[in-house]
Amino acid sequence: MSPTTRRTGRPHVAVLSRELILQTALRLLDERGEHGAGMRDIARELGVRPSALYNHVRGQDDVVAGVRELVSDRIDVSGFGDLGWEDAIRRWARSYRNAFAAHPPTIALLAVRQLVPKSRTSRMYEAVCRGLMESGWPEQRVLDVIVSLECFILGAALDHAAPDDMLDPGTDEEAPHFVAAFTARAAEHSGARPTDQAFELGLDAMLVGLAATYRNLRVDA
Amino acid sequence: MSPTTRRTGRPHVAVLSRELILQTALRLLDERGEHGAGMRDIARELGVRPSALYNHVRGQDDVVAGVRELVSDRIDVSGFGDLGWEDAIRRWARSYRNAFAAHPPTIALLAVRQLVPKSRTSRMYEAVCRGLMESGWPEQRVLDVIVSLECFILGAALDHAAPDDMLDPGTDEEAPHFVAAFTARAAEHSGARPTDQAFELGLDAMLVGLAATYRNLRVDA
DNA sequence: TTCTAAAAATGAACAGCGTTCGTTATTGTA
DNA sequence: TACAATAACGAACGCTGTTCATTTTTAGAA
Repeated sequence: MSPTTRRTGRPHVAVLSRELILQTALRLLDERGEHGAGMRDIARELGVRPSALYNHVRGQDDVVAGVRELVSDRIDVSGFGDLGWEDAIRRWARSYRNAFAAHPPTIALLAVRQLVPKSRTSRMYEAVCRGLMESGWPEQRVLDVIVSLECFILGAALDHAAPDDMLDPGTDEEAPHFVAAFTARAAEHSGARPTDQAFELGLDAMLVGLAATYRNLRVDA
Repeated sequence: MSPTTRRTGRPHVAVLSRELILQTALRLLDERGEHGAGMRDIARELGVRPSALYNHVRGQDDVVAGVRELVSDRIDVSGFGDLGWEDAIRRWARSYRNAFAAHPPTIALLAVRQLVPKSRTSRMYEAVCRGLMESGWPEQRVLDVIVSLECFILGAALDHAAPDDMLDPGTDEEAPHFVAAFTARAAEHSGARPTDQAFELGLDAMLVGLAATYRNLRVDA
């Protein structure tokens, strides 16, 4: 940003705000990758000294938590209500993966961090829970379904962030089947990235499996 | 370790080795969590100055990669060959999740890090590829199946590392379905941790779905 | 209108990190 | 018996997140 030389003391117009800091952090994360959004980076980008940030934010952990909320906001839950639960989940899962795949550093954080009550994230869960329950899923099972899907989605977001050739076995004569599988997949040139193909395969599998579980539960009841 | 005061210069008996450093790093990771295994921590634990480590290890990235190999070593691929592919995958997936769930900080690393050819990790993939191909899975599909399972497994490992009450919505009158689902699950006291229940549910679903895909592929051929 | 507390910036400083480099003593080899 | 390689120490570098005192401006109360 502007390398303004600002006199010491409170400025006439505020240059910082919590929201501005969080959005800048997210943008830097996107532009420069995992290590591009340190406190000093954010400060420099905003034309401000690092210590000024601490008037609006508790520290780096707080910034990270805030960024997570920004990212969660892009998850699409509009399918619940409009579509059947399977298609709604499909839409939700795809947008969920895309939202975090665009910001790899936040993935591992999200998965372990305590949920903030009444947050936007909490509202996302409400929409999904409601959709599943209104489709006939029993209360006790809903969270297990959501969590297991989230496991897959977050794992897929991590995979999406990895380079395409990550699993390249090279020329390893001790791993012939692995090499064969890798070259066979590479030869397919199906247009889609391998990570996208794996995601769709897994998502389909989970939905087929969950639909079977769903039918069994309905029969019992 | 021992706070020995050692004279400068090469000691009579070597106190360090790459293997010792890696195992110490893994142990500290387990005992103290994510930030407990810095270079200075490892050095202090071994009664050595930080700079001494660099005679055996290229740097922290190298340590991390080495630790990952140690963890990968505990994945059980013995089912392939003995059992049908579904049960073999079930055993593999459970041990895979357990291995990394015990070392949460390595999970996000593993998922993004380039595979080291001819490593023990590479051998693990060979065993799984071979098992699936010998069960009749087509070459082009094998890696997609493995990757999609890995997504779920790593996500589940992250979830395993999270606290049980992570998703507690508190008392949020704007999220009634979410609250209901959470309390219903909590009231179940089924003995198993919620994360384990979600893992088994998701693993079953994936296997049911993959089995369906498998049958479709066999019919086409 | 004036006084005072809160807010929002600077800038210096601190502790911690991974890492590099020069030094020193020991080892293994030609 | 020389001599390079090895493996330790210890000082230093640049980086990080963070704290604190200081300065200025704003907002609200008397």
